[in-house]
Amino acid sequence: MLSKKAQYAFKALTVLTKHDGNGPIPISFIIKEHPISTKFLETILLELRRGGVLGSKKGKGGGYYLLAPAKTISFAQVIRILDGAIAPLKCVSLNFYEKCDDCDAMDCGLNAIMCEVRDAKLKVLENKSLADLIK
Amino acid sequence: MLSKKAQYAFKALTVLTKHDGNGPIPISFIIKEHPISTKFLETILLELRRGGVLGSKKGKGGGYYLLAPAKTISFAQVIRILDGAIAPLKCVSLNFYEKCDDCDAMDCGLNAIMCEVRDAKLKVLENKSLADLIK
DNA sequence: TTTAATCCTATAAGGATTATCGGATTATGT
DNA sequence: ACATAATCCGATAATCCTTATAGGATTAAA
Repeated sequence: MLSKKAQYAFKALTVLTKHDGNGPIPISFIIKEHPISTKFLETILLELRRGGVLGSKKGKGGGYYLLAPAKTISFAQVIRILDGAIAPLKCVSLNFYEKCDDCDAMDCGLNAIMCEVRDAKLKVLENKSLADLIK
Repeated sequence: MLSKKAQYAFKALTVLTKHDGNGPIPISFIIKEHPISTKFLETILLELRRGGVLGSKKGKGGGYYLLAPAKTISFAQVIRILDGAIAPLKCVSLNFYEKCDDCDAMDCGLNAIMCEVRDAKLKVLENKSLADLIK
């Protein structure tokens, strides 16, 4: 399940995508369209900035904007920033790999199947972009 | 991500599948192969029984056993019992549907894409069974 | 009657998620 | 210079979920 953070992120990104090219958009504007806690959204947008998806401009007239064309920002990228691994197990994660305690102790039948799940998810999430949000 | 409960469940189910047909298998036997907290595994197996996947026999010589052929018990079924929805959002869940606060307020671009993710996951999870665990 | 097992409910413990707070910093316009 | 409007940042509270444990009650076989 997507976390609230990821869900709010997609709402905010929908707004930013809609107004892409119109310069920085402040949080106050996003909140008008989607009534979310301002402070919470602030931390989310900060994560997206640190994750390389958003740029920001401080001070009066400032706000957030997409750092790249909407078409090139995938759902996978956004979800990884806010929720971490897309794979259903750390031991089959491409970006957040961690060995599990007993993966080598037994040859784990789960592993192979969860790889398939991971790939099925990625096939969708890597090929959908923010541009698909406003169709 | 699969919960620990689901992961433990699959380990236990691997054992039960391996010994399918040999009568009830007690928790103590499963623990020998996978060192998990006995009491925790107990609650997990109980959920699987209530979920219709396992049968049980009480008393001495008792234990748990698959209620149906391993081939017919899907991963999707097991995951739903222990972790709930497979869909990434409640509003696109087939078995755990819940309307989200603003789904109708705005026409949510997320919805359609998450349906695709759901279907991609289900295509794998509905078609893999416990029998695939011991290959 | 002993023993070995499941069954059941409650609840503790821990961790993650969600949300808030109070400022610090930066830039704009007057 | 100053007021204003915005992001930036770290800490922490509040809430909820997951994980795990406890203590018995029940059942059945030997």
